[in-house]
Amino acid sequence: MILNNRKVSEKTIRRLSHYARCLRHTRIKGKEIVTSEYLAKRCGISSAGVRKDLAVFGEFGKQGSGYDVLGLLANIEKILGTGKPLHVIVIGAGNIGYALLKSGLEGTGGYHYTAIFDSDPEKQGKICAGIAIQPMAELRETIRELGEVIAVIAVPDGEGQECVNQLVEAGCNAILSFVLEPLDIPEGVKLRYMEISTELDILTHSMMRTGRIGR
Amino acid sequence: MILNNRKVSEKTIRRLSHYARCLRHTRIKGKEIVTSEYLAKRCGISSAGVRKDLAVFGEFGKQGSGYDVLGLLANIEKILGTGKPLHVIVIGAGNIGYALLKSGLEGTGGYHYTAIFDSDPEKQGKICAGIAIQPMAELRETIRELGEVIAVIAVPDGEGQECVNQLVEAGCNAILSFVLEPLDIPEGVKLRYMEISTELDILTHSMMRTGRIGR
DNA sequence: GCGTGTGAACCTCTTCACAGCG
DNA sequence: CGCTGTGAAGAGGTTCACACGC
Repeated sequence: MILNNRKVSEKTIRRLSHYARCLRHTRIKGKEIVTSEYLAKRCGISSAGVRKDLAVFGEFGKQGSGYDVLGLLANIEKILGTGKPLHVIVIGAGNIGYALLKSGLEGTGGYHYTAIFDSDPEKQGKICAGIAIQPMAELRETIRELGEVIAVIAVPDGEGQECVNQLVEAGCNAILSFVLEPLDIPEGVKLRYMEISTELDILTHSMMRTGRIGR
Repeated sequence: MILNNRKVSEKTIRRLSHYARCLRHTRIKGKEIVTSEYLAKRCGISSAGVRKDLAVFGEFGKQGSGYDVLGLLANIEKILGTGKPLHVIVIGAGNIGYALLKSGLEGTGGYHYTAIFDSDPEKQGKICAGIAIQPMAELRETIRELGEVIAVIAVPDGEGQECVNQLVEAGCNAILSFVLEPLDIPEGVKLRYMEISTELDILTHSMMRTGRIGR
């Protein structure tokens, strides 16, 4: 097994995440072996693509039959670094932050919402989905206790950069942002965005091109 | 001006959406001219990339100075089909659906949450962010009234496919899904996913590769 | 001089087709 | 025989470098 540390494209990693989700679902159905064609169909790509993605990291399949569901899932989780518990903290106890915590992260393979923070003293101490809302001042201490965390930020527009600064300062180096402002981060910190409006734009453009709307 | 109907990659469309967001922000600051370098820095790509993206659709810039903020924004919105009002309806008045409606779509360039639906009779009739929760039975009628819509689905796991079926049946052909199940759609219907768990996986992998966590 | 628009080089990713193994 | 793993071909996207126009 290789499980190498080579540079792999984000596209490949994204697809591995999809394979993992698909395999978890397949596992529940009791199926023990899948083919590259099976994963391909369910993830919307070609079977050669699936095999290429997996071949980067090792030879996980059995020729003539396919891939062992449990074994392949374990390997993909090893590649991604998922599968073991990992704490996710939420910054901003507004509508989105609240909804995320209440929705939970069941079936995602190890992630759990562990803490929520808000700069508004009014909200601090209140309970959300069984977790007390903490003041930002406790960020550093909490992250120190939890160890590695991913922070999801869902603060009002305009407060994103300050929030990121505090997170970085507190030792967090992985952030998922629902805030759309372009955020500055130091070297080494990982940042990604959830952009509903961009997805809507892509859908709109697609509708227009196929002539569904006259624009 | 070309504004052609050629096939353009999703990557390009996604970047145009970012340019548009950036330009709206720039407009507020009162800046009237921007260079490709300016947009590039703020969107995290190369200036040549920005120029290539725009050149696909026409010659929007002035050599020696740059791009007119208002003019370029208008052109990009024309390309994307955005800028004019477009109704967004939400299916599922759970945590996420509720939060989306309350958060609104300010500053996104024309989108508005107009209606929300839920199959639970308990929730129907209740008011969320000023909008009454409607039963699924009214889907077709509402879509007929609104004209073109994009539907955002935020229903519980396992109910996604049934929800999509009803939407398609009711005449909706653009869907943004917070549900992670692989959803079947007929030819011509556009479907995209918001996948928090995939973004977390990408962050986790990235952390692992850079040696931040030992996994 | 400055910044756009663009052909050409470069690089990456995807698809194809098949050898090889169970 | 069926399906994986993979070199080779092809497609697509990005970067480079510079001519051109303001």
